[in-house]
Amino acid sequence: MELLKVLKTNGLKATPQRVAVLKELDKKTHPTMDEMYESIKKEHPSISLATVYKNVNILREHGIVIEINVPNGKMKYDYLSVPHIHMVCTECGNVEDLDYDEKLYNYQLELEKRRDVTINRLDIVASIKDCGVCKE
Amino acid sequence: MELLKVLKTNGLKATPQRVAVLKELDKKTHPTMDEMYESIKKEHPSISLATVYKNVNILREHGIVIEINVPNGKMKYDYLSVPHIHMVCTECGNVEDLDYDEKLYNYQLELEKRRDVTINRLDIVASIKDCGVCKE
DNA sequence: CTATTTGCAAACCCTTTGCAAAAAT
DNA sequence: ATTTTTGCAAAGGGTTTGCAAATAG
Repeated sequence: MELLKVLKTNGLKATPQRVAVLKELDKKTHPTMDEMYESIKKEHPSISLATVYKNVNILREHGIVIEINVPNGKMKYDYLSVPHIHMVCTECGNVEDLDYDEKLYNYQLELEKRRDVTINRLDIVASIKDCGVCKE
Repeated sequence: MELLKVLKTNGLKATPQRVAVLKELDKKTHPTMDEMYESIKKEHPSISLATVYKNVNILREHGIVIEINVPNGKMKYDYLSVPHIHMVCTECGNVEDLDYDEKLYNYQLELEKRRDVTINRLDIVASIKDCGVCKE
């Protein structure tokens, strides 16, 4: 779905700042708040960091974007236009998209059965030897 | 391995504060920094929060304890005397221990092959419907 | 005796909040 | 015209740091 329509569907006003935030999140770079802020400032020099925070949080409350906890204090965010999972490196915080596959789905079913819960979505946080971005 | 020996093996002095911190982490409650602080204060009223932070970080640097990112800002910690994984609820931050089983191990192997990496350990961060602790 | 560790307070992020002005519908 | 959103500055919460005094080995 196109981004403007996503906002309208959720009863959110399409301000230039908000659209810019959602566009950043649509880039699949899993940006942090200040990465979005720095990037958006190039086109909207007057945007404030607080506006980025407020918009991301509103989008999160509407279930439009999700947050990804990374082990260095800075939260990352993602617009899940297509469902997928993340593999997060505990050493450098790098986030990699992974498609849902059968093995993972089997494991999720196993997990749901064992704990008698329903899992909406999941991410893997892993200590990886030579994750490709960091050297651990 | 007994806790005192763990410290000695790593060349760390066994101060009462440090031993108390490691004991807290051995309780399998995945405590936050201030939970450890509040608990230890009962026996060591003069301990400072900074000492808890410093000790946990030293233990982490030595690979003795690991941190668990939870989605509410407060980091949790664990002493992995026996290797296991955590299932973290994105809504309430509850951490549940899970044994390594075959299905998970198969999935990990799949993940390692696909990305050509070696995974030392992993946790699952999941958005869970009715996780048992929170109501989502 | 020496190197490490403690405790305190201040400093440091990152994130949230309050509010008046501006903008979207 | 009404409601939401913006931007600023201040406040908040968790974590780290500097340093002198205390302590473990």
